[in-house]
Order: sequence, then structure tokens, then C-alpha cells
Amino acid sequence: MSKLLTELTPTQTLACCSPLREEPLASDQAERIAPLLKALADPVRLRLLSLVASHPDGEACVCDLAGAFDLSQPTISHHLKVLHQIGLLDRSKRGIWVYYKARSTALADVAALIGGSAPLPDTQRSLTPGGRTA
Amino acid sequence: MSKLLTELTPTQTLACCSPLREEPLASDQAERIAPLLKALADPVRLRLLSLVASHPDGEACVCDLAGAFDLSQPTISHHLKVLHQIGLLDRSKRGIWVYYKARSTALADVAALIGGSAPLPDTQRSLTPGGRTA
DNA sequence: CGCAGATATCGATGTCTGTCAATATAGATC
DNA sequence: GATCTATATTGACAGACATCGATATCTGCG
Repeated sequence: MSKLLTELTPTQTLACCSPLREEPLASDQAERIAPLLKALADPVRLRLLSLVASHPDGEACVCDLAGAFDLSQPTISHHLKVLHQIGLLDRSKRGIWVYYKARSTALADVAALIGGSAPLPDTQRSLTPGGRTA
Repeated sequence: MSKLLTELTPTQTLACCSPLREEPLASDQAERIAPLLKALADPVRLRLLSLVASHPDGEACVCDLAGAFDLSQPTISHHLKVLHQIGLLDRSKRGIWVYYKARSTALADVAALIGGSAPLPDTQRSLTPGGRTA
């Protein structure tokens, strides 16, 4: 997990980009955003995300998710990891169970980038990577 | 709107789906939408789409696009084909040149699916994982 | 401690995808 | 028709990815 702090994560990059149709996307921005869309671009992960996000509190236990698929448990675990690592799902362990929670900010930012409706006001946008300036 | 799912293209499927966090995405819907996101989930295609969409009239000639990349002409042609076939770009040939035009409805539908139209719920707006209150 | 259940990691495998060089097609011009 | 330019298609190949079975890790319980 040794990542340079000076680099923006995919979700952080999103927050600072203009919508696709407003101005040409810079090369490095595209490189950072594409993995986020790639994480979304799988039918299983789309359903997982939707299942989690449409749960009460936007949160669901893995044990509730796995049953909805005809896939092995490691495969579900793998997909959840992908969504978590890219910043689309938060993970919290309580007792035996693991709960994933949809990060609606990230989803809203993706939508804003693609559709350009810009639902987030500027004050809500955090550009500071990891170490912040108080 | 009440066509059979088996007859819908990816972009048509989009138009009839609830946002991800409203209700669980059906399996067949996910299977149809994923390819669309997959088409978007490439840095080169993101930039191509952005370049086209941000052009005047949302339209651009291939000859204007290719120069922006350090890639071979067949590769650019391939990516444009992917975007066209999935329904994100319209194609028209005029004389020697080929123009691609962004289909903004398709992009808007993708955005609606991902972000939904509802406002962001409550507290979950901070991008920084660490600090916060308490 | 030892067991059982929930979830994650590992290693292997078959499939998909981005890229290129070579070539083909189409339109314009001579 | 010959030729030049713009774009598309083909075939090949390396790397990425989804999936699985086996196994490891973690946690609560008796």
C-alpha cells in the first residue's frame, strides 16, 4: 500500500474535472478516471453496487449480497474488493460480518463528469489528497 | 418503453432503468448496461468522447482527433468504432472525412443511472477518509 | 483450546482487450 | 484510370480480467 501522497485517487480526480462535454479531458485525468469506470463496467459489480446502494442506509452485509448471484463466494469477494479499492464502497466489519456501504459522493461525481449536471457545489469538493491543510 | 428487454440496445436499456441506488438492478439490465460503461472505461475513449463532445456542435472530424494521441491511426479508428457501435457517437461521412458526434442523450442517461436525480443524502459528502468530527 | 461460520487471499485458467503493422476501401483530383 | 489522402479492417500478440477451487484469516462460542 505504498502510494504517493501527491497523486490523486480516482475519486479525488473526479471532483476536479469538468464534465466531458465542457472541455477536453486531460490525459492524466483520463488515466485516473478510467479505472473508476472500469470498476463500474461489470454486470456483477453494477448489481452489487445497486444492491448495496438500494439497501436501507445504503449499506448491506456480504451475506445478504452473495445469495443474489450464481457465483462462487471468492468471486463476490473479489468484486466487492474492486469496488472498495476504487472508492465506490466503504467497508466495515462488525463481528463476523462485513458491511459495504455505497459512497454516494463518488457516484454523484461520476454522474456529473459524464452527464455534466454538476450537482455538487464547489464548497463540497475536496481536492486535498491524504494529508490535509487543517 | 414496454418493449421486450431482448430487443433493447444498451442505450435503450438505460432509458428505462431506475438509478442504481433506487432499486436493485436486474441481472439482464446489468448485462446490457455494462458494455456501455465498458466502452467508457478507457482513457483513450474518454478523451476521444470529451474531445468530440467539447467541439463546436459536439462534432469533430477524425483528422482533428488523431493528432491528440500518441497512438496509431488504426487504434484511434478502433476506439471510435467502439464508441459508435455502443451508441455513444454518431458517425457521418462527408467527402473524404468522417465526423463523429456525441449523443448527449446517451451520456445523460448514463449519468442518470449512476447518479440518479435525487439529492445527496445527509452526511456522506467528505472525500477525506481520515479525520472528521467527533 | 478447538470448532464452525463468514470473508479474504492465492494460484491457475480460459477469455477478453488494446495495440500495432500491413492491407483494404472509399472519395477526390489530376 | 492513376494516384493521393483519409479512414477502416484484418491478424497477431501481450497484458488484463473474471472465475474457480483450495486454503488462509478472523471471530464468536462452547
